[in-house]
Amino acid sequence: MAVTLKEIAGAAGVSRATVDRVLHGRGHVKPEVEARIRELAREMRYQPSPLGRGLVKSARATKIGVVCQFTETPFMKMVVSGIEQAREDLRLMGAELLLDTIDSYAPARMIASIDEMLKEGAQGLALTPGNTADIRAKVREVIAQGVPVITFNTDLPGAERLCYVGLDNIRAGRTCAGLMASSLRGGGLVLPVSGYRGHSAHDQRLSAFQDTVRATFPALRLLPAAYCHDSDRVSEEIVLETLKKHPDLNGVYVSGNGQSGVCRALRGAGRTGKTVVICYDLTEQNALELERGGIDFLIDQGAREQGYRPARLLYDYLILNTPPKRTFYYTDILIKTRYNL
Amino acid sequence: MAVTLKEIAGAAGVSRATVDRVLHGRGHVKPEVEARIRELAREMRYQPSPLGRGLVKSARATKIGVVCQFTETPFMKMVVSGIEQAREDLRLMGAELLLDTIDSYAPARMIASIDEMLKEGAQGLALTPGNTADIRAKVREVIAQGVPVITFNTDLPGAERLCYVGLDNIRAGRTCAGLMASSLRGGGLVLPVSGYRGHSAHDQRLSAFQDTVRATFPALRLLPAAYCHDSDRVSEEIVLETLKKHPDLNGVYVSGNGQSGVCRALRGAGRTGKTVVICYDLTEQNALELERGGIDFLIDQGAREQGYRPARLLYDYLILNTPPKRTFYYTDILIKTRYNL
DNA sequence: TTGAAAGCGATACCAC
DNA sequence: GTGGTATCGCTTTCAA
Repeated sequence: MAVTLKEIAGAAGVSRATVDRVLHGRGHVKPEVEARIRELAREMRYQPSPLGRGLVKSARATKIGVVCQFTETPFMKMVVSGIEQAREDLRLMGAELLLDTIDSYAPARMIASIDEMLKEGAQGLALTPGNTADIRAKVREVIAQGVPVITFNTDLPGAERLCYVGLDNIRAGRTCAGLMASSLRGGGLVLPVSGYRGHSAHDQRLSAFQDTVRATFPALRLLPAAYCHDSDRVSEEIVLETLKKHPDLNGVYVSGNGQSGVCRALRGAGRTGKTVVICYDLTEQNALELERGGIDFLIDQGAREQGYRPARLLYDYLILNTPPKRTFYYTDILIKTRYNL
Repeated sequence: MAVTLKEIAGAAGVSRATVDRVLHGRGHVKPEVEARIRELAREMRYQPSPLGRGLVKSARATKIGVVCQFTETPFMKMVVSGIEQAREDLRLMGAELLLDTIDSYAPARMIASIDEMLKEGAQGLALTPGNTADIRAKVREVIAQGVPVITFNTDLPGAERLCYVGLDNIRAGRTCAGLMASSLRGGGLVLPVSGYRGHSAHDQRLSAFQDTVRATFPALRLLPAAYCHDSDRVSEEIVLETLKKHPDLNGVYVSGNGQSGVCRALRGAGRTGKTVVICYDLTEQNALELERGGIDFLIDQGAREQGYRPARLLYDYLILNTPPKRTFYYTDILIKTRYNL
C-alpha cells in the first residue's frame, strides 16, 4: 500500500489540507511546519495518487485543445485517429479534448483556431504549427499567457513549447541511406525525390540522406534531387524522365509524398523489384505497394503515437503536475518491409 | 462530462447500488428493473470510470504475480526492467505487483514460485512458462481455480491462458529472410546458426527463415543449419569452420544467442562488412556490434514492452473488468540498423 | 430485492 | 495559518 496524504498528515500532526498546501507550494503555512512536512513526505516516499487527483479534477473537466493541420493526407488521417484515441482515454480520466482539424496548410485558420480553443477554455494546446512569423508570434503570446503548448509532427523552432513529439528526420534520412547502401552493395545510381523545397521535414530527410551517402557510401552515385510538390503525377513524370537517360536506375529515395507516382513509373518501365524504392509513411496505399513489391523499405513514423502522445503529455502536465521529461519526444524510426507490416 | 452511475440511477429511479448490481451481473435484481437499467446504460452510452473504480480497489490492493525465467540473459534483464516499470505504474493505480525472477531454466522452481504467488494472494499471474508437462498441468490447475494467467516471451500451447504477449517468431524469421535477400541481391551463400534444437522460438525463427528463402529467394543458397547452444565459443567455432570451406561466405543468420561469437569469427577473418549478419535482440553488446558494423540488421523484440504489457493487461482484466482484446499480443518486429538504434 | 452510507485519495472552499 | 467538510465515480458492506 502506497503512502497517502492522510498518513503524512497523521505523522505530522496536521490536517490533510495543510499537507496539500505545502506540497503545492501554496504558502500560508508556518515555515517550520512546512519544513517538517516536506521532510516527512520525502522520508515516507510520498507519491500522489493519479487516481485520487484525476477523480477530483474530473469534476470541472480540464480541457485540452488539439489543432491539427494537413488533415487531408492519408498520414495525417492516421495521426487524427491517434488523437481520437487520446480523446477517449482522456474522457475516462476525467478530461476533455477539443479537436480542430484543418485540412490544408492555412496559417490564418490556425491562428483563428487557437483563439477559439482558448475561448472555449482550453488549458493546454497541442499543435502542428506552420513555421510562419504570424504563428510564431501567436504561440509565444499563448505561452506567455501561461497556456502550455506542445508541438507535434512539425516543430516550431524558437518557441518555448513544452516539447516536440515527432520524427527525428535527420536520423531517419541517415537510416534510409544505410538501407539503400545495403540493398545496393555493388553500388549504383540513386535518384532522390523530395516534396517541397523549404518544407523542413522534407529538407532534413533529404539532406541527411545525401550527406550520409556522400560521406559513407561512395559506391552510390546520387542524381540531383528532384521536387515533386507531393504530387504523384509530377513524381511519375520525374522518374520517367530519369529512366530515359538512365534506364538502369538502381534506387529512388522519396523523402516526401509522391510515392505512388514513383511506383507507377517504375512498374510501367518494368523496373519493379529491380530499382530499390525507399520512402516514408505507412499509409494504406503504401502498405499495398510494400506487399506488391513496389516499395522495398518504408519508414513508419508511428502516426497514431504522434496524435496520442501530445494530449497525454498535456494531461500529465495539467492534471498530474508532471512536466514532460524531455524536450524532444522522437517517435521510433520503424523500418517496414513487406514482412513486418 | 461523461455519464456516471449516479445519472443512470437517477434516470432509472433506483439507487446506484442497484445499477451496480445489474452492470456486474450480480443478480438479486428484479428482471424488469434489470432490463430497464441495461437499456438505459446502453442508450446513455455509459462507460465506467477507471478512476473511480481504481480508487475503490486500491483499498484492498489487488495483487498481480509475475514470474520470469531465464533472467540471466541480457535480453531478459531488459524484460525485467519493463516489469519494474509496470510495478511502479500499478502502484500508483492502487495495485501491487509481486515479482519472482528465476535466473535459469528451472521448471520445478517455476511451479514452486506459482504456488508461492497464490499463497501471497496473487489474483492473476503473468508467466514465462517452460513447456513441460508439469508446468502445463500446474497452469491448468491455476486457471481452473479462477486465477487468470497471461504468458509472455514464451507461450504455453494448449492452456487456457488469457493471452500471449511476445514476438511472432515466424513473421520475424520471414522478415530476416527478406532482409538477407535484399542485402544479397546478386545471390549468395548463407549460414543459418540456431541456438537449441527444440527451443520453440529458435526453431520457428529458423524454419520460417529457411522456408521463405527456399520459396522466394532461389538466388540464396542455404548451408545446413548449425546449433551453437547459445554459446559464443561454439558459434565462433562454427563460423570459422564454415569459412575454411567457404571463404566467401555471404551471410550468417543467427536465430538464437551466440551473436558475439559469430562477429568475432568474421572480424578475425576480415569478413566484417562483407558477410551480412542478421540476428536478434537489442542487447548492449549487440548494439555495440551494430555500431561497429559487425551486425547489419537486428530484430528487436521490444523487451520492455514484453515485461510491461502483461501486468497491465492483468490489471485491466482484474480491476477494470476489461479482458484482453486479442489472444495474441505480438510485439512489433523492430528492424534495427546502426542508424536507428 | 433494494437502498443508505462509508470510504478510496486528493482537492477546493469556507470557517475559524 | 489551519482544519473541517463536501466532492469526484465507484464499490462494498449492512440493514431493511
